Amino acid sequence: MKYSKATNYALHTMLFLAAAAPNKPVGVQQLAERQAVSPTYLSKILTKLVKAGMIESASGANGGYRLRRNWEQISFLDIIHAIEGTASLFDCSLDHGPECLVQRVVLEAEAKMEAHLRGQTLAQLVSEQKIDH
Amino acid sequence: MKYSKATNYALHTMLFLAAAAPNKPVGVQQLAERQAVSPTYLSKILTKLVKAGMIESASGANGGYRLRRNWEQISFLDIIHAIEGTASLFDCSLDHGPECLVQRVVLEAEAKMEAHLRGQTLAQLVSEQKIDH
DNA sequence: GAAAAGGTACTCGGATATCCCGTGTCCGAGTCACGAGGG
DNA sequence: CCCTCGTGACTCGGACACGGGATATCCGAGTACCTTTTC
Repeated sequence: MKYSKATNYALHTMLFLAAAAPNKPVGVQQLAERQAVSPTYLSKILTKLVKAGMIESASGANGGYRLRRNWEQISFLDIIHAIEGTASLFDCSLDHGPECLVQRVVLEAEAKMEAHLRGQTLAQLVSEQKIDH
Repeated sequence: MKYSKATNYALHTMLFLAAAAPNKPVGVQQLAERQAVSPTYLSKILTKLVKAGMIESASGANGGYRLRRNWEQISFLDIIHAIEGTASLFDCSLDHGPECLVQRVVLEAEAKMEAHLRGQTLAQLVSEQKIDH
């Protein structure tokens, strides 16, 4: 029961992009160095974020990754779901009646966690980060 | 990001033991049949619960597994921790200042989930289950 | 005193958990090489 | 033409999900042996 490292990279990258200059694209090279990971691997992760519509990529010279218009409303949960998928973290798969008590309780707990993650938007966090810094 | 099947088995077993007659030990054979898993494998999982002090085992004829005295206060979180370990589901492991914002947010979310799981005791759930049934 | 009843202690077999080990599968993490696209 | 992203194929290791067999442990039934009772 752990979030994957890919999720970690994605979250940090998004936060970095949000804190950086908003319109200049940032190359994967630079992003990868910052997190000590290979550029190829990171680009694979970022492609998922592109497909999820959170960032956009530009090829060619001076290309890179850049946030899209409405980036401020993106939440942690959105990013996590883009990487990990939206499958819930428990499915009973035993056939003992349609209402599995175990399932219900765990899913309630999960919902509480997701609610918190949904409440944390990039915009909020960037301002907090600036204060810290 | 998923709970292991072992956790599933453990939760169901605990709930079953709590619903059954409290003092008669139940053999691993019977418990395993109910969940369609091999007795050998299940016993491995139950051993963890024994070591965590939640149930006790009895060898010999009419032996089996049985809840301990204060079973009513055992929570879902206790059971999950006994099987999955207590490691938190995120550790940033990047060295960018002592206070990682990502880490903080995810851990807050995790705490909310754990709070909910800690609030669900076996005693509560057994009574709910009886009503359902 | 002998037979029946009772009781203790010991053995023994089977039911049970526990330990050690092995196997197959799947997934995360990462690399490499090559293709595509744009300035 | 060069720089950048995109992606598919590949490797590699470790965790997960099981299962099997041998071993230790313990209970309960049987049994033999002794003691007590009763006539």
